[in-house]
Amino acid sequence: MSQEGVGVDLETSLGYLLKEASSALRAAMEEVLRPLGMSVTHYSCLELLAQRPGLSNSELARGAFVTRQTMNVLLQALERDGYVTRPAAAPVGKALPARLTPRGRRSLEKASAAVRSVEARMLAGLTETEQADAFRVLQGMIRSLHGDNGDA
Amino acid sequence: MSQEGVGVDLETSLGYLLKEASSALRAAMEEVLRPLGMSVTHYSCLELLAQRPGLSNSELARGAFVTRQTMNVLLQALERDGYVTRPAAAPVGKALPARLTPRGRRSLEKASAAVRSVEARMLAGLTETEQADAFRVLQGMIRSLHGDNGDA
DNA sequence: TGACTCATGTCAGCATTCTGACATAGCTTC
DNA sequence: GAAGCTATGTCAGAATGCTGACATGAGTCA
Repeated sequence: MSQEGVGVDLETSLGYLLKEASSALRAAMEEVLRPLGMSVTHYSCLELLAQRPGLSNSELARGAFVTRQTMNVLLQALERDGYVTRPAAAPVGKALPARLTPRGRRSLEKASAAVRSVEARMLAGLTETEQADAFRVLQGMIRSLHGDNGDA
Repeated sequence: MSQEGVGVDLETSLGYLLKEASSALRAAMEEVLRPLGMSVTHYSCLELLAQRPGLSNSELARGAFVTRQTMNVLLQALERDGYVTRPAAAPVGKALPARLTPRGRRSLEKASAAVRSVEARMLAGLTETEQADAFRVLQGMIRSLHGDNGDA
């Protein structure tokens, strides 16, 4: 420990800083979700369904940044435990639109409040301008990483 | 797919955007590291050791944002394969200072270049000012999440 | 000195996520 | 209509990371 000054450019790397921030956010979310018996991916799935009812398994996977296989495992557990329902047959194609049950909605309430408080704490030290800056630079990073060059 | 307009405030959540950016960065890193037979944590460990020789297992774990148990497994594999060396006995306490072998340093070279190119791509669309903004707001988020209130 | 606290390294078991693979549904193109 | 392509849901196995637990070394304090 305590070898300050030796550090090289990990301290100046925006990639490293991004990972650090994301890690801190995830840890803070896990901390408040654990007492509710809910993991971050678990919460993400319920929140996505609350805001966009009828999302399919694959769409939920993309929204929660996991593979569709991973989301499938979670979704089957949530369905088994009565938080989510899916029709037995697909109304169109193979995609099964998922929806929250009243139980799922109830379970999400406390979790959603807890997560919002974490996000509020994260932004507490930032001015409105800085939050707008954050929004813009993060979107810029995402665009660049996805290969969007910005030209028409 | 294609249900634009239904989205609620996931689109405006800085926490969600942070997770999305981090996920995109990780995916881009995995993409360039995979041909080199290296995972992100694997690379992180070697890079940390290159920049700060003599870090212990626990310190490496903190630097790579994993538990010390996880880093221990990785470190034993790296040691077994000759990328890293640790003394048999601790010079002080229990901490074993780890160092890269020439082979480890050689293995890191290509990976480091690849990762730097990813980071460069991520920042390509941002002005110098925006990069400075990014640095400031990310540090602010980390501070807030860790409970630092900023007062003396 | 002895008790207490803290950090570390490590083993074991479990949870989570991923990659690989397959079958099926819809769309496009010929 | 048939072929080809893409997206989806799902099963199986492997990789990865985490929690729990234990022993050890160092510092603190009575």
